[in-house]
Amino acid sequence: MRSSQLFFPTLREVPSEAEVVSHQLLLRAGFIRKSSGGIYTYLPLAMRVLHKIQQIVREEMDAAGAQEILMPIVQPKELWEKSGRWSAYGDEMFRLSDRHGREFSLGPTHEEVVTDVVDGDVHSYRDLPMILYQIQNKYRDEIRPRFGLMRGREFIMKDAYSFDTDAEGLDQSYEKMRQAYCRIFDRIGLKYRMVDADSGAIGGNNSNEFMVLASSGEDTIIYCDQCHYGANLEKAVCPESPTVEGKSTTKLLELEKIATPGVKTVKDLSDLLGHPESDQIKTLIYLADEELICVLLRGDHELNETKLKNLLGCNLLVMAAESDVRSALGAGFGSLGPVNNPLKIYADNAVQHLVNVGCGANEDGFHFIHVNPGRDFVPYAYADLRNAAPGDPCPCCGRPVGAMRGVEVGHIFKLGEKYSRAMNATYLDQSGKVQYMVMGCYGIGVSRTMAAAVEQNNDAHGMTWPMPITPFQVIIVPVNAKKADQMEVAEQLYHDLENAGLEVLLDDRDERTGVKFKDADLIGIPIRINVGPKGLALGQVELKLRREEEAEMIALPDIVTKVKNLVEAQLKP
RNA sequence: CGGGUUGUGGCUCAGUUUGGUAGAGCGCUGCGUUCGGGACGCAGAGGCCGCAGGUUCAAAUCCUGUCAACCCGACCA
Repeated sequence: MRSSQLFFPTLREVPSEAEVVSHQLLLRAGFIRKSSGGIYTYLPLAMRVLHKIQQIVREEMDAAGAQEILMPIVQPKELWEKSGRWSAYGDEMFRLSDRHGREFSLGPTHEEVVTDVVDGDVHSYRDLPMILYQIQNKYRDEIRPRFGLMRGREFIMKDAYSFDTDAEGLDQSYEKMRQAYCRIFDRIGLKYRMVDADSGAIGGNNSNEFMVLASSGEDTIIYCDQCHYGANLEKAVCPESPTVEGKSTTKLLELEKIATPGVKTVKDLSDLLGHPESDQIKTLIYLADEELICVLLRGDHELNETKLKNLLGCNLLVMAAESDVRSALGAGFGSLGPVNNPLKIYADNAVQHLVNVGCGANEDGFHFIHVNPGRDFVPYAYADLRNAAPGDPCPCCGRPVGAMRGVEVGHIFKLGEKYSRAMNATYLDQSGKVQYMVMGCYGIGVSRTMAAAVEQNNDAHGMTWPMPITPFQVIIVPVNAKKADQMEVAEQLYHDLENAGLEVLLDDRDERTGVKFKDADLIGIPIRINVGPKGLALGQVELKLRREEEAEMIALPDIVTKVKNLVEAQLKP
């Protein structure tokens, strides 16, 4: 490809709408342009990257025995009513109706369609297991699209669905997909972690996420370097805290109510009493569906709403309004506590071990001190309700865990019979008995993966693509396009490298050298060959690697072999 | 949806406080000079200042409404 023929409108300045580095660079380097919020056009350079990611995905899916199909984006309401998700999916689903008033969704995911297809034509255990996948645009009217391709309302996803006869079969399909996912992200050249995850709205009971490590990631990962435990923060297990050292033998003191004017937060109370925040009980009131409930945490801990929601099994979970809290407990935020509290109390495990601690008295401006769980109040239930934090013991091996940010690029679920029951997807087993299919589903955010790759591979000058997904492997820059000798060598090199099977961009534009170098750096081509007067006088060209500072002079007859070897070496995972 | 910020040529922004009829840099077009890290000169093109009302002799500027974008929170690939 010649730069003069390539549509890659680069920008000198950072567009003001972009905050994170992948968004900035994708815009600046001429990979994408925004159409409307969270909806983008992919320009030629982006397409080359996306095709490469998709190619790797296809190869690994096919190798794992999955078969590619393409399902409709426009999906009829009836299908979604069967699964119960027409209403459950809520405002996140784009909806439209045709000229007859018949309603449709723009597919946010394809469990309904794929289950319907399989139900229609698969009737025997002999046809199972089966894994189907597609690569296609997905539509989700996100509450807040952001970070460019990181969270779009229209995005490219690879989604796969497995159908098995039983749970053991599902385990095998899931494992196949898990391994395929690892190979895919290994091959793409990303630094990632596979972690335990909550299965959320998709349903099912077992789930892993593939997280690309990047500071701009929207998720927090809790991980252990010793035993390779890893989990999304919302899922990370907090092992039951052991009794704090010395506390078990501490004498219980008399409950005492003290005046605490102006104290509104755990920190206020802790400053007033001179105790650490861990010597207090944090009291939160939530509205779970219709019921007010009380949640207790150690003062220095944070509530994990996902864990609470899973424990309660409720649909809607929001912090209660202060007016509701006041009428139920007689006090406002900042003075709440579990003593003499009529609400159902759910306490984090860590609360159980607290001794002689402080908490609100359900009376504005007053707190209790020397509060002891079990003596002064008895929770309805103890459970793991808090966010894990760096330094907590690893649930596997007990060593301290760490925390880092990650971008979710893949997520795999065991769905079980959730959809096959709802959609009545059945088969006949060997004894002729009707059975529900057992399903799994497996997603990769393809466009997000591209953004995550930029997030992880960039420097002050621009992108630094990993070889397996770079839009071009080599760029040739004749220093001066008007010099016939330079262009001649550059053209020859261009043909030779292409004939060697490489993906080459020839910057044949009549631009200043600086402009061409800046653009080459910005779009992140891993290998650059400069053809200039100094080198040519000696029969040499300059080889400059994007990720290295220094260039190297190479004799013309050696350059093709040298570059080919470099590319091949970097294509290996 | 709540909280915050911003809408002025393709991009980045000034001008808004104190109303007087639109500017700069980059980019774009032409000519010339230049040519190994985003050149220089000259000459141009391009904006009813997000949109709709209102106040006023007069509105980018003041008022009301509305739309959009971005950031923080709840959702997810």
